[in-house]
Amino acid sequence: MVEGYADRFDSVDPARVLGALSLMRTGSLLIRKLEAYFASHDLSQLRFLILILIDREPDRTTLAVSEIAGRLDVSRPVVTRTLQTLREAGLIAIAAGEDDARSREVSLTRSGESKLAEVLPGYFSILHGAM
Amino acid sequence: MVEGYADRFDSVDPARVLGALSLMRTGSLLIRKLEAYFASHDLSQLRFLILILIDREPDRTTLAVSEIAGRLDVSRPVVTRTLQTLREAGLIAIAAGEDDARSREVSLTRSGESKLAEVLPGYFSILHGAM
DNA sequence: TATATATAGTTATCATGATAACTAAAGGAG
DNA sequence: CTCCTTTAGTTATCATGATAACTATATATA
Repeated sequence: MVEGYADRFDSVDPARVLGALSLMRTGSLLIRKLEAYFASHDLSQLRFLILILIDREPDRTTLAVSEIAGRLDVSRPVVTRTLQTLREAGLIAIAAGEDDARSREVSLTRSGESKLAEVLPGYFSILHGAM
Repeated sequence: MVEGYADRFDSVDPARVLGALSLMRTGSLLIRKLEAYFASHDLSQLRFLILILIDREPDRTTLAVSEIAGRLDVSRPVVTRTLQTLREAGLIAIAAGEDDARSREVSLTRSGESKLAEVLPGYFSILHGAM
């Protein structure tokens, strides 16, 4: 299909276009596979990333909502909603910020740490297998 | 971050894991760029793909809803909804199937063909530039 | 210090993907 | 031919991304 169109546009190299399409498709398939894996553990990609982000934070055990949003490049409303889900599942705790009364500090519960330990091997295995 | 975790799991090659993560990120960025481009032309990736699919169909000028869903690997309800949007925008026409009273045949309008011609060069340019 | 501005987070709403359940028509078995 | 099953499409609902507008608090400036 691309070849048919490429004829009509100068400076379009079908190989590069096909490469880009292949990149998108491969990436999407991998994301789908990961989502299915996370779903089987009552998680989503974002919920998992939030857990891992807090766990991996050096020198601290908590992160603020806006820090999570900034590091994962996700909008703050989405983080708010996802944190509610994680809290209902008992995987995180949310406490008022100490210095700044506006901020909220998010930490992992024991259960959240266990969930991470449960999910990580399969996660790396899928990434490993994708290459 | 990956390295820190990789230490704790046998048979995890950080290079391969990082490669997979990079693949997902690069693919996602490209998809985002395309979505932004389509949005600036009152389209979405799926709306565009539906137009191109009908346009490129050999020997016919129409496609049934389930054919579109099957070829794009998207659920039929999503196709139904997206076709409504495209029809409201005047880019496609939907007619009853001739043989089978259940089916609906989707075709491009003149306006739909123009939209495709308007959008295609930029589309290939973005794909081309991504490689 | 009083007021204006900026920041942290939430709520409301929209877009777009999915699945489940429904309607209508087609096709096959008795 | 009638009834059961399958198929095409739609509707209803949910999940998850976004932006806009709101509340509450902090900070800067007059």
